[in-house]
Amino acid sequence: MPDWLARGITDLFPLATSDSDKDNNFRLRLLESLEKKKPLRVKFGIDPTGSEIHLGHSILFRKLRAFQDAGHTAVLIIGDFTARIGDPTGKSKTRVQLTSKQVEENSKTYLEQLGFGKTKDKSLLDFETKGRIEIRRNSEWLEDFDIAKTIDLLSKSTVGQMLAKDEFAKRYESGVPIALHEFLYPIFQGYDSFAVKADVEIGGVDQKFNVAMGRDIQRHFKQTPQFGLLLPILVGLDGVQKMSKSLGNTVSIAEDSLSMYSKLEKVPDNQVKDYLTLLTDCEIKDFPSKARELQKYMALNVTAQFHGMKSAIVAQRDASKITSGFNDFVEDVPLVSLSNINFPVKAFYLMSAIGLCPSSSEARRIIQGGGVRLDGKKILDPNLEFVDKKEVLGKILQLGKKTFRRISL
RNA sequence: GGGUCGGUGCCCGAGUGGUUAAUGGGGGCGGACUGUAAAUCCGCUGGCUCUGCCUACGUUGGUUCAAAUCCAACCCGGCCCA
Repeated sequence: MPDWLARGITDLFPLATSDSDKDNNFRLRLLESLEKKKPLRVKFGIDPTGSEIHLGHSILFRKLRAFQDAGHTAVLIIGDFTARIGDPTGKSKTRVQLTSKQVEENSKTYLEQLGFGKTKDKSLLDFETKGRIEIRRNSEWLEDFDIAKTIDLLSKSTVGQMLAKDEFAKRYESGVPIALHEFLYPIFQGYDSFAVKADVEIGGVDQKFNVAMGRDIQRHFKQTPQFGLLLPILVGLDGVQKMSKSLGNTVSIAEDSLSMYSKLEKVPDNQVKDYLTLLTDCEIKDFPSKARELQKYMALNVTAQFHGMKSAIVAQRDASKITSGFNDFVEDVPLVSLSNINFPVKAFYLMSAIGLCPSSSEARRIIQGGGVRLDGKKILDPNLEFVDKKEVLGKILQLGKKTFRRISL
């Protein structure tokens, strides 16, 4: 199996060993596709429920991109219809159903972050090369699904199968409600595979059930079942739980280089190698051996994936200045505008008005706790008043250890 | 549909008429320490341009000087029965 494919995968199924079993042997399927010059259709579904793509998602997109670069077709499915059901995977409670308007907006921001409209060297997916991408919405085929058809599909799965799925089992045992519509999600996701004639489906390991469901449904409709390629779930910045926005342990791919670097360089030691394997193409033999060096190397290379090596290096230098206390030399600090603020202004209000603190009450507390500095000097009185813009213009406002804003007009 | 138990702040979970923005834990944030971390210790953890004001214990009404706590109706959920 080629390196680009094998790197960082958790599971590939089915995994036939014999050369005669072509339908179940992925190596042979790849070879055949090359020989016949018939690209594989690699399905990946996104659930437009959130608006930010983080590093955890990017693993999947990177693999999808690898397929594109190898000449195959990425079939990106926007689950605009299924998002309205809400994927129960990994959820301990019923997911909120989204309105079609929210879904539409989320899809748009998603595609932008993936680099839609940009050249392929500047984007996560290749939207540029002809035939390498196909963007589909599953409302295309699910919107008008009639009841008879739905019942036919539903009759192919059993309650037992559904309850075998870990999340459902846990919820059922612990008495957390499972709404019936949640059972439809895996089934419709499976139907998507049939609808787009997928040869491969990429997903996180937690998607095994849903991907397998796709195979069942394709087989039911006499289509050659897809292969399932499962990738690990990235552990978040806390080093314990999966990276997820609701857990607040994410790094968004849209973040500026400095905050991306600063967050990454303190990823717990036990996760650093995984980050390198899953988020970069760096060779394992080049990994530094010292823990701290490895962290920095990882942070640098991952940041470079999204911002280019040049700004990653600047970010690394700035970050090291910050940690050694020379804050005033920091470059590349995000600017923050004073345009909506009327002077005189009190310190706590300033903090919340420019968005550094979520509320003015919180701003007060943090200031009192010694967490705010202006040009390196602690501000301890929340009511400290700035009479004129000149007092703060051009200065660096710091929240905690790692959040900086340079005050501008 | 019947019976029964329950719905408290980001989460879990105390509180069952009166210093109550509501014990405790988790998580989060800030401080000290350190490898920027982890562990540990300390502080904070509803909102408001805040010496004060406002909103909060499923919803809506009611009793009371006073309710998360009592009453009524309703909504939602678990379990058992049908």
